[in-house]
Amino acid sequence: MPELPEVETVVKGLRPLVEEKIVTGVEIREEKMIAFPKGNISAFKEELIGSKIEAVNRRGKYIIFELNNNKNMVIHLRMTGKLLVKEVKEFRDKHTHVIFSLNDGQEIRFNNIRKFGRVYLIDKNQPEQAGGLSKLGPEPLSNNLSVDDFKKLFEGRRAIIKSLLLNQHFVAGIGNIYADEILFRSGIRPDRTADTLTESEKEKIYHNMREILQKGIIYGGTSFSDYVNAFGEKGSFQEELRVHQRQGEECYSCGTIIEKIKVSGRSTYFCPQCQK
DNA sequence: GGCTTTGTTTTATA
DNA sequence: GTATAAAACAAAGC
Repeated sequence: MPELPEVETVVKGLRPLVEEKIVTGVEIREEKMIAFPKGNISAFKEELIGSKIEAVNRRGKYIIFELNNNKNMVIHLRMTGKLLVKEVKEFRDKHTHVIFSLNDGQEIRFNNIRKFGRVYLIDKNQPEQAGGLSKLGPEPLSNNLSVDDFKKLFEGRRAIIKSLLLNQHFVAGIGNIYADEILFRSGIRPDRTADTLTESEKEKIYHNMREILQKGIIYGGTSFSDYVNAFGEKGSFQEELRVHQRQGEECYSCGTIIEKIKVSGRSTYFCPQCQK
């Protein structure tokens, strides 16, 4: 599932392929995937066609195409979304639901097995038009987020720590896989509440969060089922996972059997020996 | 055909 | 207003 490292990898792959290109056509096969402007497909197409893609960036799990007409096209991949750049003549599979043609004979294909992904075409100065984009917490890898800044985020918080890490208003970009891995490497049970964490434990979360997300990017993301980058290539961070999806197997650190539980309705994997 | 999956949004409650 | 948790929602694959 695309989380921060996967989305970052997609963005890095897209940049050299689409920056400075002009959108020459838009084909929408699933109108429900156009979330803004809602119910106005012709406006969406009109505003997009003819625009130039000046930059591609990431915020949390959102991909932002900066256009030269004072608009941003924002895409969220949700669970199964892929953004692929292909030659027009290449085979299109049946899960390709939105297609953006470019002036160099290539096209950006928004491929989405479960159709959960969303596209927003918004005014540059009105990020609130793109769902939760304007309400995101800080970027976990930002140079501006110091360990003290991170510890301050916990003030007044008493939620279950895994839920907090998944809460995009708390910190942006972490999903189910990396949340489990961050807590394992920090030695913290995922069902602890935030108000029981010591200063040293919060610092561990901060450092492990940055280290693991950074490493996830270096590995090109985690490909469990169907995540691929803009070139259709899989990542390899799944080989580095210590607990996620390892229920019933031995912990690499202590040999205890990894458990699977539900935390806030989400599948959660942890080592009952290493995580306290 | 019910269950599982995850990220986000909505709703209810304190 | 804020924090939280639970529920709802999306749709496909098994």
